[in-house]
Amino acid sequence: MTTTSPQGRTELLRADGSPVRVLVVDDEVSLTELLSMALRYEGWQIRSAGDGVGAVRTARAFRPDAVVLDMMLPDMDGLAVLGRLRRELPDVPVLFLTAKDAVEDRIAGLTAGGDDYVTKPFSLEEVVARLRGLIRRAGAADRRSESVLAVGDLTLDEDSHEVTRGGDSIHLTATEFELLRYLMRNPRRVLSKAQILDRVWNYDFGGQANVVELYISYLRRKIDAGREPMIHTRRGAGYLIKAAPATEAAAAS
Amino acid sequence: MTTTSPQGRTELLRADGSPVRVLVVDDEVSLTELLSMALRYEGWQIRSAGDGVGAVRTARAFRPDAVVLDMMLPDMDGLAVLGRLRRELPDVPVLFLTAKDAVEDRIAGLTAGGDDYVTKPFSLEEVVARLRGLIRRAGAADRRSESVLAVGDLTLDEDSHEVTRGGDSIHLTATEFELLRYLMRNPRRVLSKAQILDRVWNYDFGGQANVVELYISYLRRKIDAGREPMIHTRRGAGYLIKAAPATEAAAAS
DNA sequence: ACCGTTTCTCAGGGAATTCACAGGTTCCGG
DNA sequence: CCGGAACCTGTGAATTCCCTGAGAAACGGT
Repeated sequence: MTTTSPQGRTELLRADGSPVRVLVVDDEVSLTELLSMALRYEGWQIRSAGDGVGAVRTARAFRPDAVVLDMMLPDMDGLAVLGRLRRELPDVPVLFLTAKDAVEDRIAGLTAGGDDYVTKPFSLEEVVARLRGLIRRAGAADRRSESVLAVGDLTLDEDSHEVTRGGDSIHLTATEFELLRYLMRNPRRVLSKAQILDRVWNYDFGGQANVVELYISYLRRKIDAGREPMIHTRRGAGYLIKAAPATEAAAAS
Repeated sequence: MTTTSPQGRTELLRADGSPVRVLVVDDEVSLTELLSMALRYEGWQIRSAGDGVGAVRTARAFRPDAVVLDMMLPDMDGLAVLGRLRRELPDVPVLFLTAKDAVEDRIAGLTAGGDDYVTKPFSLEEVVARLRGLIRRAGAADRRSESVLAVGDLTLDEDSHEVTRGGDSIHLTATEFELLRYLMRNPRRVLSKAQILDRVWNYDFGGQANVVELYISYLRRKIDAGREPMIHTRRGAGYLIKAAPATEAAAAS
């Protein structure tokens, strides 16, 4: 089930209308903090654990709808934790966090069961999107919840990563896609460059804030090219996306 | 939840109708004084602390709905304070104060959790607006509280930064926007130039007091242009905004 | 290892914004 | 009716903010 908040944000809820529950398992406190804050902001209920034993204990009591699990824990191997979690919660989807260079094939086998994974360092947009997908597919949330975002004649499919404007398909790179998704999940709201950077770029990105300007520029070229612009600059405040006003011909209203 | 006071000011309240509670943490006494006064004027309950230890102690007892936290504290790093605060108050939104040139410095990830920050030197209008936004979105206040201010046929959307009069969209610069917001949050009330300067301009602004006159002039050009004026001068006292009276045709009353 | 794609830095240019200054206008008391 | 105080606003310059081209570096697939 999804509802739309007064601010226009779309929220994911459980079938009974209560908030989604997510368990975060990672030994780096700053990371669990970062994740907890971001996921809480999605309107979800979060609990966290720093090791495998704690994870299993918390899972038993908390009964989460999804688990974020770092594969590198101090006390036991990620696979062992996974096994015990599965005994507690057979059907819960798990989002694995792995180091970039970790053996991909091992993970690949694990994700066959409807689980998913992201590599560190990740962007919050990516984690949230993957988690939303997992929860949606696991059926904890209402089945009707859609994976397509739409603003005006612009659509973005979170599953297929397809983007269209006025019916025309548009090819975006990974970063462009995440930026657009973030904008489209917050239509008609000004998002500052700092917010965008925090959300769309990896948490360890230490570069110049003007990459945001650059990628906005890229997006405009692909999305607004020769059309009524949808991406707007609020000088000194940030950027926002909104449906283009009807063009003058139809603007009789 | 929002209610409208007898003076016409719109106040933010907690779900149970009690005043919002805010904790201010900064080591510069003059700044905590300034902030406390301004925030109290919003009708909020304020408590302040001058260092990290005090902040955590006060937070435990006071249970604020939001925290204003200087990143530069004498006894510990801002992030360390944040961590301990989070342990006490997992869901409380935090507004960080940071130096202008230290922006790049570890702000990463902070705005993504629904927190926010402003750079020193700030304007009180900015701090109050951000704080209102945080509290609104954190759900301490009723979710239905709106982000749109309206006076007569003039509207100002704090999320999209959109301003309209009689349906026509009006473009304002950042300073014009903040000035208008301040006026509109205090309709039918005379605001002195000193008040406006203190509120809308950064606290270290050292310029001529007649910038206020200048910006009022700008606003009039954009908002009152060719229409029934809404911005009025009270000579020797200040300025005020109010709904335009019905135009002569309908002015039988 | 090679080549196309993607990400990002850097820097120049351009435009919007802020602000000081100063001359003009309005208001008011005497 | 005069003079001063308060206010209004045109002009222009400095600054800040944003956009975007060019190219280096990193990445990914074959």
